[in-house]
This record gives sequence, structure tokens and C-alpha cells, in this order.
Amino acid sequence: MTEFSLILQNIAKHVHLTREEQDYFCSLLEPRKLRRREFLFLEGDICKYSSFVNQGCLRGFATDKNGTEHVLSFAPVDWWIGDIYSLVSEKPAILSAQALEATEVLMLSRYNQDQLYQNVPKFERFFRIIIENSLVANQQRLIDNMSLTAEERYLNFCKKYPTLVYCLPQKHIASYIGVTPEFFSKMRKESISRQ
Amino acid sequence: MTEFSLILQNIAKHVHLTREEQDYFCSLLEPRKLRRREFLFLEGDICKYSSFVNQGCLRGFATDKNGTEHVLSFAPVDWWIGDIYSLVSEKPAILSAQALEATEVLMLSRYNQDQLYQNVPKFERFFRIIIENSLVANQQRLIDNMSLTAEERYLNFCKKYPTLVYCLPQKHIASYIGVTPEFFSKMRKESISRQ
DNA sequence: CGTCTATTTGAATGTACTCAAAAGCGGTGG
DNA sequence: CCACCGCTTTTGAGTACATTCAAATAGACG
Repeated sequence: MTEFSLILQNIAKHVHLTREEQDYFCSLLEPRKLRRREFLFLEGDICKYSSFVNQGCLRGFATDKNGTEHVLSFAPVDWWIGDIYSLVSEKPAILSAQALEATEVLMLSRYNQDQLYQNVPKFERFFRIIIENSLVANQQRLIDNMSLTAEERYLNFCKKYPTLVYCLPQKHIASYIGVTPEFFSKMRKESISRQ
Repeated sequence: MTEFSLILQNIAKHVHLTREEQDYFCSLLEPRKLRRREFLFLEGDICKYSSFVNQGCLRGFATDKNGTEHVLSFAPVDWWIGDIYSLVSEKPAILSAQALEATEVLMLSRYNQDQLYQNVPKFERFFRIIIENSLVANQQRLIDNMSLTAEERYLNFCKKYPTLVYCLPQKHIASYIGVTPEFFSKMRKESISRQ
């Protein structure tokens, strides 16, 4: 039971690694601890890391020209987070990631990730699968945003992330489903009063 | 100059193939011609193919519970289209794909794609990159839908797909940017009258 | 040329937003 | 451990953006 057991389990869901591959992989990881409200990366920076959440929780969000923040993802324990745009293009990140509580991540640099692809091709498969799943989730969210009401999106969120609903500030859930905190408050009250 | 030159060029953007690998890859492709309005795949079917557009153009869309269609992607020449959810999960497709004009595609079955991954690992990389790019585009669209007005999304669309704007029916562009055809018509008129 | 589909126009409506202010809650320091 | 300050949530009124429904007009394909 080391600090790497969770991430190795995460990988084992999709590809099998030998003991040596496991050790090699772990040697490429950089642990980092974040305090509540601390940022893992900031919009505008070049994001060079994919990070795995070992403990705690983060939010990934974009800030629009009015300064309004839009949450794109929550990253609780056992999730990956990064700015895929910046990672792929090596241009400044579109997203920021902030710890919502005391958080511990394992960071894999893009350079090490590319090394990994060359030395252990299985990882090419692993990250392909991770990205495929992200794409599916993202696409479903796009469909939901176009076809569901705010309340339906909220109920979806409750079903999909039952544990998160009770530990996240409402304003972040509001932002995730794409409404203002004020509207979210009213809608939620309505929703509860009807059961 | 064969029917495969375009797809080989498409692949060469990301990975280099030997002559033998090219031939092997092409042997796995199944050409198919579609008439205007014909469907490449239908919501509810198991989607077993990723398809490359050699000629023509398709739209990928989801149908909501009211019967309203929501366009998720246009696939002009040199693009890939498929229902990634169905391909990954082997469950019924969420999307349908319809030819907007006479169209020719090269279809790669999931089975052959998996063969390809095993026999030519470079393809694992190729499709990882394709999917990464889709994810980036999808994510940006999600951000745009949450932070921009319909008019801003329309102007974005015009910049991003200058050739498509003039050949697609308005109602499909309206659906893509996420508004009704009626509102799109009014908004567009306003937008033009202000230059 | 005729029919079917797409686009435009208008009026009434609804969903969600903005701004402002009060109330509630929770983390941090004393 | 408690109290306070600051952040979060609630509430309300007025508004804006986009929808619905209906009908007229325009355009395209066979």
C-alpha cells in the first residue's frame, strides 16, 4: 500500500503491466500536495502535466470575457485532470484547475508521457482509452446542454455524481450544469418541493 | 491517384507508414457510396465502423425525446465520422449520420481497427491523436455553448468552417450552434444588417 | 412545372439572467 | 472553542434572449 497503489489500479483497469513496467512508470511521476483553493495550473500557462488525483478533489474551469467561470470537470480521487488543448498543442492553457480541498496529485509530464509511449507502447493504448472515455462523456454533455432543461441536467448530475452533490459548493454545480448560482438556487428549491 | 490516396495522406499527417503497411491498411477498408439523405448509421443500431469521408458530406446528430435533432458534427471530405460511444461500448448508438449530398466513405470496422492496433501499433498513436483533437474541439464547443451568445457562436462557425457555411442548409447550422431555425433566421438577418 | 422542403416573419410566451440586498454558514484566528 | 468575517445561498423584481406556434413566402429537386 504505497502512494502509487491507486494509480496502478487505475491503469490495471485497461492494460496489464509487469512489475518492471510498474516501477518504471512510478519513477516518472511527480507527487504534489495542494492546499484548499491552490491552483494546479492556470489559464494562460503552458500545461505540461497530466495529473492523477490521489486524494482530495479539483475543479477544471474556463473563464470567459466577462470573468464568469465555467466548470468543465470535477476531478475527485481516481480521476485524471489536465488541459488537453495545451498538452497537445503546447500553447497556453484554456483551463485552470483549482483544489476544492486539501489535495494530492501524481503528475506525469508530457515529456515523460512521450517517453512512456516509446518505451511501453501499452500506455499508448491506456491513454487512448482514457481519452476515448472523456470524449464520450464530453459529447453526451454537449447533447444534454442542447436538449435538456437546467433541471433535467441537475437531476442527471445527481444521478451521475451522487457523492459529489453533497460535498461541492452549489455555485460550482450550477456552473457545471451551465446556469447562474441564483437561478440554480431557485430551480433546486422548486425541484425539491415537487419531490 | 487511387480511392485511397486521400485517406493515406490523412494518416501521413500523424504517422509514417511503409508501403506494406499502407497496403495492409487499405485492404481493411470497405468503400460505400451513399445517396443524398441516405444514412450511414442510425441511432439505436450498434455502430461497428469508423468512416472516412472521401467525397461529399455528412451530418452526425442526436434526436431528443421531443424529436428535435441536434447536430453534433459535420463530416466533409477528409474527416472521420462514427458513434464513438457505440464503438467503445458496443451498445446502441446515440447518434445518426446522414449524407447531405452524394457521398463516398471508406469504412473501417472496429474488428479490423483492433487488428490494426495489434499488427501496426502506430495506428494506436494515429487514432489517439485523432481522438485527442476531437476532444479538444468538443471541449471548446462546450465552453462556447456556455459562455457565448447564439450570434457569437454563429460568427465562430463562419470563421471555422468558411466553406461549409455556404453549402449547408441553414437549419443544420442552426442546429449545430444550438438554436431553432426561426431564431437563427432572425439573428442572422440582424447580424448581416449590422455588417 | 409542380410539389415538397426550407426560410422568413410575427405575436405571444417561457426560461434563465442581471442586479441588489438580506440571510445563512463555515473556516480561521484569537 | 467560540466569535467574527467573508463567502455562499437565498429571495425578489425587472429584463433579455430564445422558443413556440402559425402562416406566408421562397427555393430546389425530380
